[in-house]
Amino acid sequence: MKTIIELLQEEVSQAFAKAGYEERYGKVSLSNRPDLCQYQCNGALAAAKQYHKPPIQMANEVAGLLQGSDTFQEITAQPPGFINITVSNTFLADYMNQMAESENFGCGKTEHPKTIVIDFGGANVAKPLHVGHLRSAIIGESIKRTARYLGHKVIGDVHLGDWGLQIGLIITELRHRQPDLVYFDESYTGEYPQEPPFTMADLEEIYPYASGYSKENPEYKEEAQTATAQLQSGNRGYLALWQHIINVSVADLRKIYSRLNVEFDLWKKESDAQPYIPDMVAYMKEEGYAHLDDGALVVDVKEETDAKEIPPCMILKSNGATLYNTTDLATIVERKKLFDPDTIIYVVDKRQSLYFEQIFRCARKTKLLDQEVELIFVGFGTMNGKDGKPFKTRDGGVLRLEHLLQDVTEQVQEKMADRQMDEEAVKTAAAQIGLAAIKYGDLSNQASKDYVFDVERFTSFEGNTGPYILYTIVRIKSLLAKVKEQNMMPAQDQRILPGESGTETEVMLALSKWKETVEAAYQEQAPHKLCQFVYELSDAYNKFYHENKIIGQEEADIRASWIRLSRLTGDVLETAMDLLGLEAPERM
RNA sequence: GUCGCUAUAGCUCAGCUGGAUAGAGCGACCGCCUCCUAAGCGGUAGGCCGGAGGUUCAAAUCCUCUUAGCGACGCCA
Repeated sequence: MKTIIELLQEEVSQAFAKAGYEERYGKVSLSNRPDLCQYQCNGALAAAKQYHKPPIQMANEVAGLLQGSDTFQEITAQPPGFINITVSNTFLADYMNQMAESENFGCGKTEHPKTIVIDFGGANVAKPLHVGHLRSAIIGESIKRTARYLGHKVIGDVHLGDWGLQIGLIITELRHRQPDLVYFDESYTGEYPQEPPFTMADLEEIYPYASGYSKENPEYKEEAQTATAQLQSGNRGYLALWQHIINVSVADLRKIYSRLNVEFDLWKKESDAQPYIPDMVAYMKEEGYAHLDDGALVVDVKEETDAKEIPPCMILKSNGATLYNTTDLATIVERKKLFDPDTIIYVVDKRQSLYFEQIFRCARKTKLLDQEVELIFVGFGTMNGKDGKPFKTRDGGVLRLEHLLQDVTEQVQEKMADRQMDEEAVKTAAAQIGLAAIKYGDLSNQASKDYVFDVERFTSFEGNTGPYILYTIVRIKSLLAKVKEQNMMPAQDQRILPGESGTETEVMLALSKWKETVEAAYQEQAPHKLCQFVYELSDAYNKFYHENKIIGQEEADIRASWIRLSRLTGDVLETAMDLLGLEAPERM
């Protein structure tokens, strides 16, 4: 199904052609003067130079040719050469009916499904998720859902950090605390215990302690580095501990991600890419891509057109050890082998943009991937506190996601105290509303920009917030429930009738933007466009709702049409929220 | 030092593939519940789009310079 803009553009372009001008001047866009019209075409202004004619004259010719078309309620030329378009109510209602009947509300599915691996979440084992992990998880989740909605084959991978120094630090600290553990007995050859020697709570305490201590004690740090190296070269006891750390952490991570409505298809880890490293490195050497520089193995990735100096991509450290780069490149090899993706999307802090530029160039240069494979870096900005500095708790620590969720949920629950709902329903609703407050507050900002995370504001539930959208959905649900109760539910094939009022038209116009919104949100990896859509639609619907008594409408045809429109609005809103990773409660 | 990002109402943000009077929300002020959820709706006030040049019939949007903030810049991830 085409968008309204596309439909209008076809007609206007034909008129341009008929008048003897190039079709391309018939480009139609949303009006930026909604008080004058809904859509506009500025082509005559642009064409003036080519045809040496006053733009208003051309605009008049084109508008003149389109008089009488059923599409328009009004199409007029305005000085200096704008063509102002208002579509007819019949055309709009017709479009609504088509939307209601079409797959994905007219958005459809792509004709060229791609296989897309999306790498997001950014979690490390042994470290609890904190607010710094929020953005990657929820932005990635939304991109994943949007791509899937459009018919792409999408594989979401959490790609856990499980192979770095943090494991060495934990092992070292454990060794200090419990040297008698069997894992540290080099002569031990039996099976290691099934039960981990620590809980998640232990790990949460051990890691920050060890990390801090290592910064002050070089010897301790060296010990941890050695432990890391030993783990990576296959120390049995350390491997067993490492496995315990993963098991304990993953169980915990799954719990919190699921509370965030974030789902991964794959729980791959950095360590999974390790087997691919030796061959990859050998290949890069053999093919002459890699060379030694200052003792380290590097691949040059600078290009002649570069304005800036791009440092080479390091493959091995001067001591021969692998590093982050090695793992990321090997992960590309792994992903190619397992999924042969058309696109790989990384949802990562924007501060890593240069790093990923190096990785992408290196992967291309060394032909780890075919040239057509798209590598996309979605860099997100920092979540700041109200002081404009990176978000911290009052005492300067990091806020754990778990605690954030709990705090916000409790705040919501308090606000719901006067609702006449049973306790269980309040609890469920509060969790959903709280999550919406947090996620929507984040997603409604452009991903690439820093933003101010203000719990007060997000939970105030007024204006452009998640709860406002949920409230609109709940209103519609509640309305439809009442409709059903009174046996007023119109037949499935009930048509939406041409609108009578301005607010009704506004709802329809808002709805009609669905297809282009979803496509833009996917193309540009821009969930905030979905937020904007959902807000405009909610706003329009609430005005319509306020102005009209739907159930009280006496003319059955009109009532049925309004109910149908309400249902379409509710369905589209719920779908859009689902693409943002959010759900509405039944009541709130 | 080099490169990148950001700068729009008191606050938080849209708009940036150039178009007509720059939009929301919050906060402030004034209104609206015998009526499908008032977590709603209506209204008022609030802007030299960081600054200066340029390109264009037309610039918040494109180019150059400049100021301020943030960030990145081979053996961390």
